[in-house]
Amino acid sequence: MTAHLSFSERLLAWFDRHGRKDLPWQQSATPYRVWVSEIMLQQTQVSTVISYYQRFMARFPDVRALASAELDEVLHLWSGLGYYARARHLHAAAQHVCSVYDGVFPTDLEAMQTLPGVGRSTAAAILSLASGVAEPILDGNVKRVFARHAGIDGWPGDVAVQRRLWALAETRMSTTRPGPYNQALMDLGATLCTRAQPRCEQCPVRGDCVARLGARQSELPTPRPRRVQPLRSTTMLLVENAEGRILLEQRLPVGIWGGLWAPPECPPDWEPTAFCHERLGVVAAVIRELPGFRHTFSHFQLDIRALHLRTQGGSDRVMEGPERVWYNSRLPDARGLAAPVQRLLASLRDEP
DNA sequence: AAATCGGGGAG
DNA sequence: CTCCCAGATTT
Repeated sequence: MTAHLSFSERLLAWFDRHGRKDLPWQQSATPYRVWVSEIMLQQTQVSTVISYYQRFMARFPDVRALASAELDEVLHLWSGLGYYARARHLHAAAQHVCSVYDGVFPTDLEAMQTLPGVGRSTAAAILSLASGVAEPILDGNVKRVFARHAGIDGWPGDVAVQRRLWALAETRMSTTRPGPYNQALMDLGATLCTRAQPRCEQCPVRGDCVARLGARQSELPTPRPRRVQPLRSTTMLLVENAEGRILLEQRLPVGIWGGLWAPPECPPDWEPTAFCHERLGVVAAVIRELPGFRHTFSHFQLDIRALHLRTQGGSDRVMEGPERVWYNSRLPDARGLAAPVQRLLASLRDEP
């Protein structure tokens, strides 16, 4: 009976009944108000954005108010949202609109994208939601909806996949009600076609959704390829003195565990005891090797090998160099220890 | 603990 | 071009 309704017709009918039409930026949806909301929504979900948005609008009611503000104040109102480069772009773009476009937002897609922080999708959202221009959007929610409904395989970040998604976005664009259609797409992705546990029973386009028909909702969109994590390795020297304390040194402020305290690392081409003597000034002998383990960072993995050493002949004066302490792990103080270091210290405590 | 999100900037 | 990043939140 409803088999002949198009994608956009079904979506719009659902939107008219269930879509959100009372969000702050939907009231008197000017390009300025929509733009600010879109930038905030790129990084944060609706429920969090609302209060930030209202404070922001109360202070900067129009683009001229924003353009003439101090960046510091803009950042202050952004505090807690994260992605502070976007607040800087927002401020710069406001000044751009005032100086180049005399305070009036551009009305075509190309010009809109000259604003810092505004790419194709954000430009299209502003034009369609505020001015009813029929330009398709493609944010994360919409990519998920299309990838599932049309059964588009492949990671959406991949150029070829992105091209297919944009093509689909163009062909499905509603020319009769562009604004509500784009809002409906975003609402569908945010409320029903969610990343985990989508509520397909309530979806207006479930009838011809490729993912649902193939029970592939959880596989689409294809997740980002797990990049092969580089594997590094290190040997940590747990040097224990006569009082049962462990030598820790403060790491350089840059790089992993910057500024945190950790046992000295033995370079691969050094004998551990020689390294202790010549680089740390400590005479120590290896007692045993502790069980090694693998620690996963966001961008690499680290195989950690740990040697337990004991100082010889009361040697516990250390050389100049990085900040070093003999640390009593039974009486932990306030210094920062990386998780793997805590784990190593704990294993020494439990099994000395 | 891992994935995420649209655009900018580096390589 | 292609790759990588921000950074708080969600799962």
